[in-house]
Order: sequence, then C-alpha cells, then structure tokens
Amino acid sequence: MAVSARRGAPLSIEEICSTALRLMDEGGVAGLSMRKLAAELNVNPMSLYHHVDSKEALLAQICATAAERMPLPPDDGTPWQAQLRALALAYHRHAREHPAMWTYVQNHPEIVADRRMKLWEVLYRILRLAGVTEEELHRTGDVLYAFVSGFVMAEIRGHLPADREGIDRDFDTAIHLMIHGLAGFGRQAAHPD
Amino acid sequence: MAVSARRGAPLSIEEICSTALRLMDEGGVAGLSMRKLAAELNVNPMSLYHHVDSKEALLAQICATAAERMPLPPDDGTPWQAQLRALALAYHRHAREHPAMWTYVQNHPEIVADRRMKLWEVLYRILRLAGVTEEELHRTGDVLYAFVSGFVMAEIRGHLPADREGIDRDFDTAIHLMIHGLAGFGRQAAHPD
DNA sequence: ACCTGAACACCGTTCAAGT
DNA sequence: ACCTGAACACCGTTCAAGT
Repeated sequence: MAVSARRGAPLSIEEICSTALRLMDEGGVAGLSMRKLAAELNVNPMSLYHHVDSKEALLAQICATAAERMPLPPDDGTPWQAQLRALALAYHRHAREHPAMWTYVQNHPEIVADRRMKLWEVLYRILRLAGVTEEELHRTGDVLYAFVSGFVMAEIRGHLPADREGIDRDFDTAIHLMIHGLAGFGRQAAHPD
Repeated sequence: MAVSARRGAPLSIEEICSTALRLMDEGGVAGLSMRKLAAELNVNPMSLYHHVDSKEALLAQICATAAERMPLPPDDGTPWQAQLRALALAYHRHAREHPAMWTYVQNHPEIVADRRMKLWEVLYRILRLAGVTEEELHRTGDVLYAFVSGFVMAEIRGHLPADREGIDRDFDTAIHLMIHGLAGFGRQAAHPD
C-alpha cells in the first residue's frame, strides 16, 4: 500500500510545519529530526521530501512563518520609549514560547533579513519617532535588533537570574541602556507630549 | 596492535583540544565530529573517550580554554569609553578568528558564566570607571555582554554589511549606543580628564 | 593505563519502484 | 501526483576484548 498509512488528509506543508514547530518547542532543535517528524505524522520519512527540499529548507520556512506571526504592538501614540519597550517585550514573550526556533534564527539571521517583515516596519517607525535619521535607520535597526536578540537569547538560555523579579530587572536595565543610548544619539531626540 | 597506529606521543588532552578547535575553525560546528577528530589524530574514535567524557564535555573544555586565552586590553588609563570600545573590539577580533567556537558559546552561555574569568574582571573594572554602582555591576555586565555578543554574532554571521567600511560604521553605532546608554545611567557618569 | 573492533541506535538523503 | 522500502554514508557512544 502506497496510498496512506495515514488517517484522512494527504499531508500538507502547513501540517508538516506546525508539527515540526511543536516538536522543536517540546524537545529543542535536537528534538526535531526528519524521521521523528515523519513518525509523528504517521508517514514514511521519505514522504516529507515531496513537500520540502531539505531539513534546512523546512527549518527556514518554519522560522519565517512563525516570525511573521509574532504578535506586534500597535502604534498606540505613546512615546517612543514606551513603544520600544513594548516591542522588545513582544519579542521576548514570543522567544519564550518558541525558544528553539528563535535560537535557530539567531544562528541563521538571513531568515529574518527580509525588510518587508512587519517586525522591521514597526522598529523603523519607532526609531523615526526617536529622531533617528533615514540615513542611520537601517544600521541602527540592525544594531538594536542584535542587542535585543542577544539579550533575549541570554535570558531564555538561563544565563541570567531565573526568578521573575531578576528577569524584570535585567529587562529594565537592557531597555534603559537602549533608550538612553538612542536619546544621546546626536540630534535632539523627540520628546512627544 | 593496540599500542599506537600513531606517530610518537600518546595523545594528550591538549592535542585533542587544539586539533578540535582547528577543525571547528575550518569547518564550523558541523565540521567537528568525534570520528573526524580521531581520523585527524590518526587514532581510533574510541580512544578519545579515554581523555574526554563526551563530545559535549570536549566542546565545553575547548570553549572555556579558548575564551580564557582571548587577548584582553590592559588598563591603559584612558577614559572608560575608549576602554569599553577596546574590549568590544578584542572580543570582535577573537570571535572572527573562532566563529564556530563563539557561536557554540552563545548557545551554551554557562561556559562563560565563571565570574573569575579575566573577561569579567576587565568589564567590571571598566563599568566601575563609568560610574556603575556595585549593586548594578553584575546585572549591567550581563546585559552589556549579551548586547556585544549579539552584535558580534550578527556581524560574523553576515547579517550586517560585509564591506570593511560598513562593519566599522555598524561597530561605531553599537559602541555609541552602549556608551550613551551607560552615560545616561543615572548618577553622574565619570568624565575623566 | 591506554587503545581497539564490533555493534547499537540513531541521523539526512538518494534512488528506483510502487499505485 | 504522491508515497514507499531499501540502501548509503554518516553520527555519538557502549562494551568486551586486547596489550
């Protein structure tokens, strides 16, 4: 029988991706193998290759999709400092939900390099609010993203104190550093309200 | 014959570590396997396990040793801003020489958690110069290390522009952000000279 | 004490074959 | 078009055996 050792539906790329992401959430990057994934889907390992070029391509697709779905704070008209904080918190929360996925992204930053991603739109809007010039926008965004991802990774890897209070204080320190760094960034930083 | 398919010496932990680091430098984390390492050393794969508990333990030892050997800038009496910059540059240079090793460290931050490491000594000295209080020292150090490692990783992974000039400007932006972040950190930042 | 070969339980992926 | 089994070239590691 070649038709289906499976239940009903004939294996879609969406089902493959969501199951793979779940395996990563549960068991880390090491917890995802093509063979385990196939077993989880009740399918022959080789069937996966009909929907996906390689494990690497699958991981790239999982990460890009999940990153695109990260909930982002709306433009609520509050000062840029508050909005930057909200954005960093959103990233932090999503990374805590999918630590293995974001670890993989950190090691393969090209996945998140597409400047049409909403993440970049929101960050650029906030940086403009903070008074960053168009010329500096791209560079400043890259550096801040690297800072935040470095911090969030250290945090979810357990490099920083584990108790709720310690995390909050570390987070405050990180945001504080970035905000004052931006404010001292040359031209008058915008002071809304 | 069980005595030696090898040349002369009987396989030391130092030789194992330095060869393994070279393999990582040449072929990335994926370029290091216990079997390739053994082949490189003209030895049976299983012989390695007489000097090392596991691949994970070997990697931890390689990273800890290499991190401890990272050249650090001396206390040259210059302002803390210049010294912070010099420290970040030293880290950047070392990471460029051993990118796979530092990538592994970033994913296993406990390797670099030992506060007796010279890296932390130097960073704490600079932060004290910058006016950071003892109470904030540990936390601020953690956050800055996370920032710098995040930035350096993004850079060596090619997430930032590749040309020499672009890298320099990104580096300037990163240092600028950190310095002004620290300077705005509350109490009067020290202004030497 | 140090090294080895065979074996085990895994990987990702190719390829020819099935319906 | 979609799925499969067998096979290939790899992994890390255990274990009993050699000197």
